[in-house]
Amino acid sequence: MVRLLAHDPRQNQILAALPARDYARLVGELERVTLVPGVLLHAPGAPFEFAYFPTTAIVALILANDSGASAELAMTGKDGLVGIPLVLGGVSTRFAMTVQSGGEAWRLPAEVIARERDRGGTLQRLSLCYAQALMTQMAHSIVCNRHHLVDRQLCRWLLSSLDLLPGNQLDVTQEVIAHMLGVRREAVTEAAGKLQAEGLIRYRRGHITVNDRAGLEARTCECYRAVRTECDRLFEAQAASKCSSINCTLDTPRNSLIPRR
Amino acid sequence: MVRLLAHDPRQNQILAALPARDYARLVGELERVTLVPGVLLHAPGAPFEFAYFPTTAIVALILANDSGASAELAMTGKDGLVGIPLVLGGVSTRFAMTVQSGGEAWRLPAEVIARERDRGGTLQRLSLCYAQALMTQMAHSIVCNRHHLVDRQLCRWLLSSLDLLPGNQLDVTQEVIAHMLGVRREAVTEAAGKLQAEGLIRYRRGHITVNDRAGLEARTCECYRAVRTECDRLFEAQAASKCSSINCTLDTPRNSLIPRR
DNA sequence: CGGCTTATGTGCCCTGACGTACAGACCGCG
DNA sequence: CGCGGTCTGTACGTCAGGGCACATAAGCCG
Repeated sequence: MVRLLAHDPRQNQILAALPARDYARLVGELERVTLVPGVLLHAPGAPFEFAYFPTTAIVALILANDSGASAELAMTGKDGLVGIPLVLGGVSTRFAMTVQSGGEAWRLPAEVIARERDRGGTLQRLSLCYAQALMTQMAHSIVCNRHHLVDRQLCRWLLSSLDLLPGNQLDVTQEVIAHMLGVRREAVTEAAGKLQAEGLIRYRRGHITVNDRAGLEARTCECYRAVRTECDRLFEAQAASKCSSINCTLDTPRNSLIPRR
Repeated sequence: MVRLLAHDPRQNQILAALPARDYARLVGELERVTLVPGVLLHAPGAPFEFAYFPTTAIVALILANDSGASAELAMTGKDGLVGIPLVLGGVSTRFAMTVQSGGEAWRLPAEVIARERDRGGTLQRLSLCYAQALMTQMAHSIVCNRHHLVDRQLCRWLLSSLDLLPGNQLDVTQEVIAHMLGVRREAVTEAAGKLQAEGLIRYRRGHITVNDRAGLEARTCECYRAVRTECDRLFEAQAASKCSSINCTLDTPRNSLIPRR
């Protein structure tokens, strides 16, 4: 019973939100994997063989174009799943998925995702909802990239990461952060230096401790809060309408009206 | 059969790709609307009452945050539909939708979209595919915003718009373009000035004529081509697998292993 | 401890874009 | 045909961030 807690698929929000019935059908097919930091989980253009449901790991979605320019699009942790193209039916994307923060995840074979999609069950519904959450993240990144200063963006990145991790620490070099934000490493050094001088964080060779989360939240650009609020809304709206909307199965009531806000 | 050409819903790619059977079911519920340039088609946060399928109009998806910073996320024309949250089940978004280029569109009530979604038919499948196309557009906007010069981005914007329009003209002021790109109006003036000096376009008070499309394509950043290619791939993959679920094609390009940093 | 690798800190110049201010040009309308 | 609002062009100074070069420091390992 102790070990159940240790590595429970239901530490992932989506798996946790599944009705017992659906979960029971899937649990036997879930496979646990350990994600090592820095590893390329999925190469751009390759078809997905698995969808990953992180519990303690964080996976970064990155787009790099032909001339080497790149940026992080979004990050997925215990709040979602990696492999949205499977859910949307596009099979693959040009996005790369790399492990930003090492940890555990559970995965399902592509065929299972396809099966559940055709079945139109709760997993599909929740996954589509997360697809919209991803779009929200990406949308704010566009605005943020365009208008906000690097140190603000760094705050946002730190907070977003922290939300997906247990403690108040993250293990990541400035080099990596720079790569994610799409800026020079020196720019991160400078920004992190300011935050450190203000006593918000402490930086030690690939190891960040957040001392003052509230302070960070005060210093971040509004994008952080905006994304957070909207994603919470999306997820709660879904959780609320548990047994309506999509159902091709026989066993659920059919009175689906669209919930107005 | 003559009138089909004048205002045919099937000028929209998604409606056109529907099997006769599905289309027949929907055609009676399609309502034609004229979209006036500059109009706010959908306010941020409001629930969608309709999904729009443009034929000659272009709709811009825009995100504006609380402090007024904003940027265009993507544009939708005859290639897609406006109202993806209906398809994903999120009901609403914080994105604003404004008419970037006036023209015609057909719309379906939200209830119909919900019905088709629950039915899990072709409309839903194509719409999800377009959702992924949108994500692709947005992803490239992130990288593009971060790394590319304004005049390149302008080329991309012009080309993308042109792809959704019949001729080689667009009616839009520099002010509007600036708003879309999230830059100063003067920056657009400068960039457009360069393009005009190079003989690629001609600008006349809210009227742009593209004289040398190939020249523009040579001058744009790679994002244009990348988005185009990927979206074509997505749509064709869908059209190909008309009546099956996912089929992971084996001929996916495998040539690129690990992206260089 | 000493030497090596990797991570972080600093400085300098350069450029693209911003903020602001204003001048000119175009077009519709009375 | 001239007026007035709108759209476009130009010209400053300012500054965040890029490119580059290199100095320091922290951990690793023998």
